Amino acid sequence: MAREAGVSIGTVSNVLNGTARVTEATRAKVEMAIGRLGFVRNASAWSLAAGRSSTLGFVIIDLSNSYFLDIARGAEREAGKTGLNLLLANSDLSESKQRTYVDLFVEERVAGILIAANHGSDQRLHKSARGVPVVMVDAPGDHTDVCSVVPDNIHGGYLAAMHLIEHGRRHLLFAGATALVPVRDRLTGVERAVAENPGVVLEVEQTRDVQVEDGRRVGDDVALRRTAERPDGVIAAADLLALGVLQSVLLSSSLRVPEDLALIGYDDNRAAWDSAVPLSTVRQPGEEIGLEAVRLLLEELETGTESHQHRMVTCEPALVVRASTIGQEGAGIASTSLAPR
Amino acid sequence: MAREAGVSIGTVSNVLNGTARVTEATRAKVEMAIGRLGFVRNASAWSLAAGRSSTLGFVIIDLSNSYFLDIARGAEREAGKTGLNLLLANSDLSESKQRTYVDLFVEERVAGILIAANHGSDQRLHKSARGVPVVMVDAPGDHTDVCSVVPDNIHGGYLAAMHLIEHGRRHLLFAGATALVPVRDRLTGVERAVAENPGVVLEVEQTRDVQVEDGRRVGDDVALRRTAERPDGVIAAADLLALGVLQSVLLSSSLRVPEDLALIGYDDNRAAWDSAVPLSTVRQPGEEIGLEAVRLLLEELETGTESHQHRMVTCEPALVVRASTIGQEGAGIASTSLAPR
DNA sequence: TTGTATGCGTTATCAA
DNA sequence: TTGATAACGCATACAA
Repeated sequence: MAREAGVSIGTVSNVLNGTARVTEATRAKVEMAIGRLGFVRNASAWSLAAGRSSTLGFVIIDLSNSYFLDIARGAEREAGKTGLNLLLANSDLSESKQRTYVDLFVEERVAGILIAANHGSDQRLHKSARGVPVVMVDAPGDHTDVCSVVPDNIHGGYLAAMHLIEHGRRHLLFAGATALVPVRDRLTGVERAVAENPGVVLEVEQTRDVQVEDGRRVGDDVALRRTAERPDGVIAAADLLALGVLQSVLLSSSLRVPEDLALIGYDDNRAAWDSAVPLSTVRQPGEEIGLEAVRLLLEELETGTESHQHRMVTCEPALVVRASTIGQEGAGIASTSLAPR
Repeated sequence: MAREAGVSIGTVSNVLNGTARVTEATRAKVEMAIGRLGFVRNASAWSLAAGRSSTLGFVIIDLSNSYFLDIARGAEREAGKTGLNLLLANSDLSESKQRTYVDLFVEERVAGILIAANHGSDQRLHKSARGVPVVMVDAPGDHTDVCSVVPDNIHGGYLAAMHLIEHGRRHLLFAGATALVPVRDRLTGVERAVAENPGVVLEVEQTRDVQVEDGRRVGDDVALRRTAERPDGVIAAADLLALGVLQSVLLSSSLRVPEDLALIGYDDNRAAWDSAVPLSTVRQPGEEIGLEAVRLLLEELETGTESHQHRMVTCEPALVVRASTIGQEGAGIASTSLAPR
């Protein structure tokens, strides 16, 4: 390579990195040679010599959930600003795969690792990353030894409930699997909103999971009730759940959405965009979470892992108003004027 | 590291790779040191010295499409059998990102690269990969200078049409954007089935795209027709399209699915799993495509890129029968007894 | 401004 | 069975 250009190896390095000043003539010679040989820099050798890497790794628990893909997008964009690339690894809900991929990224000595892991058992995953900075994404719980970014599910639940209440709904039904931490948080927010509004009644219906089929059962239940006992507003803990409610209500009763029953979901999943009645929902701040995660990573990268003070960043969800809670007028993303907490 | 263990650097390498025979005592010493220091092998140095890598790269055009995620799963599983890891890069429909990530993987000197690219402009993307084996995935067209794996869309269309015909449908409507190559192929298969069955009439309705909203328009059209002019079987070029048809027909008419109108989609998208009436569809052989792609890659890896003979592998889709085409009886994956071509 | 030498962490070869 | 040493392709510091 240096031979082809007729210059020294150090000079080549200089034109490649713009380290020192190089004559226009020599630069041209080198660039000629690059084109002729189709030279591509060897990242392995580069990061070995330079002692740093230009890629970040993101271990994602479930890529089929568009929420995590949104996080990846946000992270990718923020990383790009610093010239960093983002590589993804899909752990597909498997803990062993999570370990494998974290290990892989550590072996590759990537600049930093993002982990979106199982809520249950991720507590020590980041410890595998000897020396490589890690940020846990969407990981509830106290983390004093690692940075993390989480969505504010409590405020999200609050937003959903307040929206229904402000539109005159007085009998709310919250449906969801409260065994799941995020669902529990959302319920907490709903309860807070209800507590702030005397006269509003809240009912909670447990579901097994938060899938479409669970929602259908909830919808069937609601559809069968007498008018007096029927809620006029349903908050589903997830969009898929809401989708099931909607299907069941629309097909097995003459109830109208939103006139007889306002319905709001959670997540702003792609799956919910195209429902028969467009679904109001609470949008997860996916891209923002990704962005903040990368920022934390860079922060730790600069200050050095040793003297770095770990912290948790919370991102706020936003209300998305569509047809399932109000009429045609004024659909769109609501102002986020309701401050969290 | 070698110092910590009190042995030589070469010995450490031997116990790590099991290259040469090592005394049980020295092995123990080394393993002690590994545990003590929390040693993790440096992949950069490894692939630099060994001249090969243990990871594959997959540049994916659109991770929000579950089809590509299926391909990734298949590829990951097959790669795992050989001890290779699969890293993902989401190019999000952007050609420049595709280039960026292909370049990145080449720089990293991964063992091989899988590319799922835009149908239009991917024709020379693999040329960027100087020396690194590439397999194009889901890339229609003639590729004499690169291996590729494609689904058999013609046969898929044929399967869908034959299914409706065998269940007594005589007036078929194919809806889709035939500007898209895969859609055109599916239509070709449908036409073939119709040609084989005298008495069956085929109508083609052009759509702008293959999204839910396009499907709604088709559904509205069908719902408004008089009985005599109405098709009794609809083949939608994609599941989202079918979803739109279903929504519109169910909500704006009294037509029953499948009694009055049989409906079949294409892709087996997640989005279609949970529709009000479960959607019959043609399942893309996603995992198989990923598997075959990795096999081609390994093949090229063994024979050497020079003497390698590039080829194209075709994977067969499968009919998935759900409630939208027949009654409750016999739902499930049909036998694939209908041979392609 | 350009060339030269050293080292990054590992494998692989050969000598001990 | 083990130790020493030369690559691998690059950055970097220093000499020319």
